[in-house]
Amino acid sequence: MAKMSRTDDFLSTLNAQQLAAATATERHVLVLAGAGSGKTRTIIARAHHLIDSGVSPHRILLLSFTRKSAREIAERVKLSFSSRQSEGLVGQTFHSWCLGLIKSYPKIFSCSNHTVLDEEDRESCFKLLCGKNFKTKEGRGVSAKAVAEVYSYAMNAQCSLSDAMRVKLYDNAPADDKEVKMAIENNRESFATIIKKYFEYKNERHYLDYDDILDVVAKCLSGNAEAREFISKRYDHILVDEMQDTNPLQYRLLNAFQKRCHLFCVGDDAQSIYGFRGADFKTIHEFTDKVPGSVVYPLTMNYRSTQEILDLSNWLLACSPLNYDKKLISVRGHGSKPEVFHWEDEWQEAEEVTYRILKAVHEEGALWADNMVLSRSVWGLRKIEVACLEKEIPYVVYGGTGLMQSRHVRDVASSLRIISNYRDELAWMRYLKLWKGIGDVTASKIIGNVIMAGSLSDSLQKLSDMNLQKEIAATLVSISSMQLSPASAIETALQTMDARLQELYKEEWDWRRRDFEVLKEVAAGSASVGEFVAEYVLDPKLEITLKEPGKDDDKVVLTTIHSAKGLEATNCHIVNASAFSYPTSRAVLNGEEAIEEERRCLYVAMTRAKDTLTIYRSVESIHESHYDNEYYFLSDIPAQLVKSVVPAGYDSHGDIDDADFDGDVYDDLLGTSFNFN
DNA sequence: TTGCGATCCATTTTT
DNA sequence: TGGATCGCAA
Repeated sequence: MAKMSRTDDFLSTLNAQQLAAATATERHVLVLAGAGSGKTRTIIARAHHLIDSGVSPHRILLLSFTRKSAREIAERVKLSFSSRQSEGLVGQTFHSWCLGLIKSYPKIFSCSNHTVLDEEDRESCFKLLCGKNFKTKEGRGVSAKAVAEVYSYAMNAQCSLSDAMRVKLYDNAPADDKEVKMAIENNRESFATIIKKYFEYKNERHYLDYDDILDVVAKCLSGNAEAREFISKRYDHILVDEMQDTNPLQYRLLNAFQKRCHLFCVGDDAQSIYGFRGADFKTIHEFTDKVPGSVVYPLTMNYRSTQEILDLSNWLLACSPLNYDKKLISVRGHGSKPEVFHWEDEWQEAEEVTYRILKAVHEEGALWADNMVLSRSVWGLRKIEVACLEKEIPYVVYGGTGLMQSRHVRDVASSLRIISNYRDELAWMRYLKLWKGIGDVTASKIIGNVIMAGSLSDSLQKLSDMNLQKEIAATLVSISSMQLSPASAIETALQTMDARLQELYKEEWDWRRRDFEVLKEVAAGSASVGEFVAEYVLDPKLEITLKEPGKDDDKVVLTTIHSAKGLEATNCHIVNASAFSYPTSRAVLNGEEAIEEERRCLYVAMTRAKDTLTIYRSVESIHESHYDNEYYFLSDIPAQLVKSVVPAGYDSHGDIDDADFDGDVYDDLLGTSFNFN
């Protein structure tokens, strides 16, 4: 009885559309949800509803795009029950899910003891395989990074090598462009050769890169009926969040489950911003055609923002040549109009953003966490960070390269990688080169020796036998006995390597070393070094800001738009919204698809705001000053949609047109210099 | 061969 | 801004 009434309470908080979707009985469901329409609530309600109708939590697969949101959804489902009814429900990303499958059934996927390569590792591989001067036949130099990108795009978009080259190397030129076609034709072979070598390289060393993790599973499940049957009978329901960001590779994966399982996918075509990774929001439009027995449920009421904020967002989408057919209507009603500021440069922008945040907190009683700053790039957040530090505003940054990608962490982690897979050549390379007197050549020699060993202890023995500085082998030997306690392995490695790291990082070592406290805390949650290594590769962000005792986590959120998915805040500040950023010149070069993705980016940013939305734009960098962006999304906002605010002393007529970017005003700016020390 | 210093370069977004 | 890369000296 108690259980029932609890459920009824929970479901009764949904509106009619959400309720219909959450309790839908059709075989497959696509929920088309506008921004702020309670997408997450609905997916949570769905899980709750399923569990309540007797589905075992173990038989529900909850997939999301980022770990953070996956975890959050699972947590909130658990909170919606009073008892431990939902025990066992976990939220995963596509990657962590597939890796889990591979680990559980190494025979089925014929993969065991593999090390996962992150982006940087993959790039190193390609660097090795491309050689020093990899060039196209036309003599154009191609970086290893570019080759890696082409390869990855082909995987994720499940397209041909030629197509991937056209998109990534030739600015998405039209498919019938004769010149480009020729160039691709000429070079496809050499690309294919390198990629083939890359496959062999990975195979020999037991490596899987990000894309392999999905590909191995997708290949096996689509090609092997027996395996498909075996794996898919583990689940009854698959719930997918952020469906619009699903790329063809991931879609192929889901497809294998269509026959046995119920799919429940939630997404918004207007929020698709992962095209660069092969995501194509059109898969959402084709969902009902591709998935027989599926039905679409729309969610159209917006609970987050005031109508003024939605009016501006709606206007932005309506300007698009694509027909999104979206018009968000606010349940909350009216509020204040969005403001657009125009500043001379980003430092002033940062000044104003932080000023307004301080004002909101001190005069309007807002929490720090009620304020969010959104930027197109991590780079754009840096100046805000500086301003926050200066004014002692507590903040946290989402997005961009995290702790795990920083040099010093990778340095220490390389020792852990070695003891979890002693054949990990890349880890050996990094680890050995760390020490004094060892460069590429010596390191390669040593690796040639130790990697041929039959086991970890053999290879460490071989290393000890060589006449090297004793810490080199000692570090590895001492942590090799700590396979089951990753935190102490880190601590030990840190201790033996400390002197050398200090020598390398000099005065920076003081603050760099502090990161390891966080790392150890994270590692303590893993059962073994191997598990920790795998986890950290898949979750390079680790937004775990170490909770300092006494300090709560009421902080201003600084985030890239891509990381802001699913976030919201009372006051939102979109910085860097200049003509060069929305869309970027790069996108303009890449044509309409890219430009429209930029538009969706801005749309996602705008629709994060609950009460106030402030957009900042400024004259930006020197290189782009003469760049005349006819596509600029914000060049003619209808006056009635915003409160236009222009800084004092700036001669403007309400709307800022391109003329302001040239001439005297701009010359004055060049003379201005700032010092942040 | 290594390691340091100087110069040039380019600069989205994420698992 | 830092980063990667190149050249040169030890």
